[in-house]
Amino acid sequence: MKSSRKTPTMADVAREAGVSPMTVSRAFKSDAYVNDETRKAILAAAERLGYVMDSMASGLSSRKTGFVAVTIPSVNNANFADTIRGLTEGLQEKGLQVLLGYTSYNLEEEERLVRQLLTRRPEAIVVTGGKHTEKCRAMLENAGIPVIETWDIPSDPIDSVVGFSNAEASAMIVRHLVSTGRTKIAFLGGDTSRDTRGFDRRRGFTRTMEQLGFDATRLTEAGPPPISMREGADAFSRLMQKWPDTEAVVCVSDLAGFGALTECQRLGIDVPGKMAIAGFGAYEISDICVPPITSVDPHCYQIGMLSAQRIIDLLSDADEETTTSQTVLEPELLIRASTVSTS
Amino acid sequence: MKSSRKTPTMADVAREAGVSPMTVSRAFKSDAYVNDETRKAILAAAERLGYVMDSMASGLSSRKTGFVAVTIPSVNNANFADTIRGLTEGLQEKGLQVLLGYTSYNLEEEERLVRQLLTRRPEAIVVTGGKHTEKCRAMLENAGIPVIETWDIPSDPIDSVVGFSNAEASAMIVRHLVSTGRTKIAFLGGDTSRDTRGFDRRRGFTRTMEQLGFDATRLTEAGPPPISMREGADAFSRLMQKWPDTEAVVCVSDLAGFGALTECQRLGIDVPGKMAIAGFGAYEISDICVPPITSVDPHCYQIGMLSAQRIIDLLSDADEETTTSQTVLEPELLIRASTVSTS
DNA sequence: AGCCTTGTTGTTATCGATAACTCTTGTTGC
DNA sequence: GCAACAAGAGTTATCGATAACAACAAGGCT
Repeated sequence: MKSSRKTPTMADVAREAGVSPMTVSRAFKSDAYVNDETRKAILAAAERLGYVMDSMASGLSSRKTGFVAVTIPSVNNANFADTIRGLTEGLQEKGLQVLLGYTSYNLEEEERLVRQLLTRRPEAIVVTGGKHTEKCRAMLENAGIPVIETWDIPSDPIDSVVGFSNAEASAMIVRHLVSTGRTKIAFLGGDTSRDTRGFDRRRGFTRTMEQLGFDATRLTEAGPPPISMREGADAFSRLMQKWPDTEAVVCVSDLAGFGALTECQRLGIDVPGKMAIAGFGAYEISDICVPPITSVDPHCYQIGMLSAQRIIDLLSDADEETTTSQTVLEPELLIRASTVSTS
Repeated sequence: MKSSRKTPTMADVAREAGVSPMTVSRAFKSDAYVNDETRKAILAAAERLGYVMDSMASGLSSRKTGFVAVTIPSVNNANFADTIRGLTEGLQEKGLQVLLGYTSYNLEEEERLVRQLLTRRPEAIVVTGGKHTEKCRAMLENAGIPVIETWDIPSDPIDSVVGFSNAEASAMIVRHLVSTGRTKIAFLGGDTSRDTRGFDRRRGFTRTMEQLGFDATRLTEAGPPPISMREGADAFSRLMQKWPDTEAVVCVSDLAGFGALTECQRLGIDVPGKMAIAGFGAYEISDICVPPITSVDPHCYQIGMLSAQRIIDLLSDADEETTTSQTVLEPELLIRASTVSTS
């Protein structure tokens, strides 16, 4: 904050370079007609003055802010962080910048956040999940920009979707566990409807268990999201008190799964001998812990990348008839030593 | 993207409510003189039209964008995520919004990012670390806004600082390990100068070891940041091959520390009996793994909160003479079972 | 020669909101 | 009874950039 003199404007650069402001404006966009030497002189003048473009003014005039708004439930989550990375990198080449906000797994907070983000006039908006408050949904529908719902497959999508079936992810795990001969299987987490994705995973669990004719009532709550490792461990402890003969546990995330694993270590329960543990999210921890935990990889980075791609497509042929599209990713089951013996 | 009609403006709301645009503008800021009934009518009109304010235009006119730019090395890091949470929450009440970007631990990337962020005319900027390219530093100095450097204590700060001594964090750990009778202590990670904070931790290690008269040469590289659990495990493995009699290892982060712990489990090395492990960052994993890992808590959330506070102070009395201030936090040593026997 | 095209630059109006000012009307204080 | 002031609303100019159009030179084509 040392220099308190006013920030130079394009007009200042124009004066310094002896051209009109419009020419300066052109010099800063690579595609426009500007003589090479003129451009060089202008960029030199800008450099001398320490000029930095004002994207806000530019956006107002051109009606293109260069923002893509993104909401995620939590910043402190490696899965969502990967999606953000995919988005940021996918949008970079088009000069689009991610404007991020988090909802703390709260739909009211999402509504507030979406309103705030829309005041920035983003060119597109990416939201996590397919469930929103009524007002929030209305705002998204009327925003007049591409809307992408991710990490889910909403039954009644607003616009485009880049997601996967959380229920199917659970189903894959259940079928795998059953194939290893286990039938007394419990589910840990995903109890509240705040984390709709966790809730879907739980529903996928009960549905699949019922379809296969097994007891689908071993459900343990672990508190509101985000569910920490500690909460996973505590929930597992309660689970074992209530149903001591449980043979396997499907956890709403790898973090809860790892918590369960540590509890097994403390209780002296052999994994996978006495207890199989499966998680979700393909977090690094699930791959490196001892034993590594069977998990499902939802391809978080891909979700971001594909969303970015979709946005770029939608923005480029904005005139053409836009058919709302669904991109459905296939989660990948990663079978690891926590559910199969490594002998 | 269903409705393609133009987004309503303040003038539309004014027409709908039968007042002038200026009155609408006033109605949206709580402090201005507007008759209660007029305001109610205006807000109702806005609601009817689905009007959402254009912050970009507002910012251009009032010269207050409501943005605070923030750069962090990586989004996928619980420590920085906590700092972001602290910032976001601290700034919320003043209506300031965090505009986030990540540098991938790369100073050139930081320069590019800072330039991009400054085009959004933030009212303040928070950067992680005290090392920047020359151009980046110049941009920050000339931006004419408060600059806060965090997570570090630069020798030549640009403006304000909210940080802690990474070197001292290592020193605390070394002194603790020595107090438990160990002297053959190694350091894992922090090798490149890309992660300057990790590098500082390593320097703090060597300096303290030398001061105490012990061998400070057991340094193992773990590749460029961010260092994963896997890389921590691999580095630990190499470490044990090179110096098999090592009694303790100080890791650049808890993630690397946990990697080392898993390697001990695989190799059958008893922790803390044969090997003590210490990390950094107070990540949840260090608290819940078996045994829990001794760590240092840098109070990430506090860093964000205090930075937000500092920004609010600087923005409120912008006229007054601003003395550049340093806020130095005291990292907290968390002694856990990975370095002390729990008998 | 006259016309069209391409390259290069300038002029004017405008994006959507707000600062600063003006203008009323009603109220308070002495 | 009148200055002084607060409340409430309107008018005008402006923030910093760009779209759209205009202007003009140089060169190619018919």
